[in-house]
Amino acid sequence: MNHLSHFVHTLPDTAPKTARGQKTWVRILEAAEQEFGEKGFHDAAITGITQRAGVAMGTFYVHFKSKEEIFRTLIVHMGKLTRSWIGQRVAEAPSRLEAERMGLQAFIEFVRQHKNLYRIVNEAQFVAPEAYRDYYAAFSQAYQRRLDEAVGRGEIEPGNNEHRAWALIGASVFLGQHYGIWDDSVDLQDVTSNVGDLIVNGLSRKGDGKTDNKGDRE
Amino acid sequence: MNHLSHFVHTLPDTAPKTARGQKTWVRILEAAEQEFGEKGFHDAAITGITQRAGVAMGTFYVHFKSKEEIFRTLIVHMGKLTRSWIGQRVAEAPSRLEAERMGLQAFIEFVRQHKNLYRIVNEAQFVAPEAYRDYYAAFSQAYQRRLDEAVGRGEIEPGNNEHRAWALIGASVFLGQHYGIWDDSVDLQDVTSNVGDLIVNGLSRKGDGKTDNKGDRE
DNA sequence: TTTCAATATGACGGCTGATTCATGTCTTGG
DNA sequence: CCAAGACATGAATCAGCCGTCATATTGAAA
Repeated sequence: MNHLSHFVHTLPDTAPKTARGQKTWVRILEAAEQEFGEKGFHDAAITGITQRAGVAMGTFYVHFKSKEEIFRTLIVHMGKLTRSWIGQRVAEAPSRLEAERMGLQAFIEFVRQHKNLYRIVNEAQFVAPEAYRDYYAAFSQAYQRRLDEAVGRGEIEPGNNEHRAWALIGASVFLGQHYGIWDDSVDLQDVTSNVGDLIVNGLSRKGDGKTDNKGDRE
Repeated sequence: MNHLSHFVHTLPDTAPKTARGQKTWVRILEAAEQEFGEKGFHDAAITGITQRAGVAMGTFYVHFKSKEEIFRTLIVHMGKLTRSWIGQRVAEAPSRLEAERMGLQAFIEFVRQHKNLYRIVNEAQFVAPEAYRDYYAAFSQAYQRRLDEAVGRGEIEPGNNEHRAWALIGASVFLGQHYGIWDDSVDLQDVTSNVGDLIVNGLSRKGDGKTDNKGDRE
């Protein structure tokens, strides 16, 4: 909720000029996050947003051109917020492999604390496809860069890090959906240590040293 | 497109009684897939569906109770279709590990051939959440069962297969989104062999035999 | 051939909700 | 203090489209 006070740092070029205007701008955006998060884009009403914000209908259009515009603004902001949260947590990791586990954990925790945000981002796929792609493209690029660096340091096996990044992001998103939104009672440590192991070691049996996937017996 | 003739096998209890009625039922469903796929649920119009189907407005309501009902019908059908497609392809796999690669490949191919379906299923998250959860729950259960069996046969390392299943499904879905919908020019073999290797062997360097993720140097 | 349940029709009622606009009230620089 | 721009107001406008209904047609069983 009050993470949205971060909006203060995201004031666009079209930002309100006066302190009064800025305060209203932020309050409308906060209200929009709740409204969109609870009802979804289509069921959300401008009047719902303005009522939550305690302003009149018309005030909305003083600050935003349309329902879609405020939605896009929200997406951009949330991308920044999520990446900075995870980046901070992952920065403490001793190695890339450990970072995988910590990043996953940080992500699901974040989802649990920002269910509205999560829903809004997902819905962007249909409401604002450009914003949605940009959102994940930013994640993917950051992820790839980290993987590249880890390969450079010899921490992980070389491989196509773009493909890897999308696969790992997808895994995180679905785990976030399942264990963050649908069932937030599950112990996170449990999930992340299991999946962390999957990411680090894969499914294959330890000890038969097999790396190729060709020609099994039978 | 003509995969929808499979609808014939999905006739519900409320199905039309006569051959004429069934034919109409199927045509409306086919039309709905196109309309929803192209415009999304909210921008899709009943008149759009009936025009594509070549029937009058009212005919729609002879066969379906509402816009949402036909949408849910579509989701259920598509779940069956997808699982059967992948199941068939995966059945030919010599081992669970190879099945992972083949399953991923089959899935992305399927997505490329059914972009409408893909969009509709994703949108179900907001239009028909129950149907959406059921859709993925069915996948997850099937996936878990296969992993359990593979563990039983000693093909893969034991671990929490529920967590694994969600992670792997998420990876597939995102790879499908990226390499199936957004960029379908990429060579699939390339993607699936890379990601297949990630799933089977993980990120860790081969040869340092490390299995734990505790206490690295530095 | 007769009958009637199943199926088809499409104009219309009704509601919702985004956006506009004409009119006020602040706030600030000079 | 006083413009003049910035900001706020909310009733009115306007458009879209879901779902209903009274009526017509079909076709298969009797």
